[in-house]
Amino acid sequence: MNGYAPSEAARRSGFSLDTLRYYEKIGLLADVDRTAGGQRVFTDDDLGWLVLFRCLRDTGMPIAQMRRYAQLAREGEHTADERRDLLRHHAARVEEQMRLLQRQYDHLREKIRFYERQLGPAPQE
Amino acid sequence: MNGYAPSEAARRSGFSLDTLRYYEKIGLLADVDRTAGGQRVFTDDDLGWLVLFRCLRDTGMPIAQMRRYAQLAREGEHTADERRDLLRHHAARVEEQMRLLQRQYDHLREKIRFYERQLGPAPQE
DNA sequence: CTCCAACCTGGAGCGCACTCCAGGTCAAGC
DNA sequence: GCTTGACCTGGAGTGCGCTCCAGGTTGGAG
Repeated sequence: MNGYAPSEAARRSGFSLDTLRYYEKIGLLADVDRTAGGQRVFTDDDLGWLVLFRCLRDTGMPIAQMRRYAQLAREGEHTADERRDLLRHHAARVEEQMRLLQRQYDHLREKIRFYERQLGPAPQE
Repeated sequence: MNGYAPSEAARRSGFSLDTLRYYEKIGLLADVDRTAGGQRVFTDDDLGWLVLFRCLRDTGMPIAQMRRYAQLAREGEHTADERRDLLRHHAARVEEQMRLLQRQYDHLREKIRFYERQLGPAPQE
């Protein structure tokens, strides 16, 4: 079970065709296999990478950093420590992001309560 | 305790001077008071709005929507329902965002665990 | 063999949210 | 009164992450 057409890879990864091509163009996704005629054939491995990119992207990692991670992985096993540290560092930022989001969400709910109690449009009007 | 110089408003709100001017220019922040010479004087009320904008921005609300909210507030009390609904709707999107972030964070931690157990670079290579 | 939907390329364009700039004005301290 | 740093304006520029386009090629179905 290996070898997906571009549209299938897009469907499975949730990225658009243009985004898949873009990711390959900028060297985020390693060079994708091609048919004799030059059309892309995505492997399960490619799909695995896309799942990771989605995770990193959704948690706010800039593309430049994802590319760095991908390039380290291509360099081989000796970069494992650096990759782990990169992910740990990112995870710490995500934690901070989650705390901020929770804080601002609480603030938002507080504001909604003012409306629900019909106390008018709340302090800062 | 009212009337802040631009730099003071920037410091208190955490927005840059340029951003404060930008927010006023696009009609997000209502017209700010001026000295006779034309320099801005921010009120506590302006600061209150800025706190709200920071909350909404940090939770991912697009500027266009913040502007809509601000304009409704300026129209008066009869828009309170619409404002409340706008905030509720936004809160629901924030909840979704928090769930996604948590899910991807868990995924990320899982990946980090692979590195920590020295099992190599994990499934998706 | 023909058709046509899916695919290819390089490069331009877009939407967002600022950010910076030039060239000038204001106002507080000496 | 002079200096100087903070401030003003309109408008151009930036960075990110795509997204779209024109013009051409491929390849599976019928």
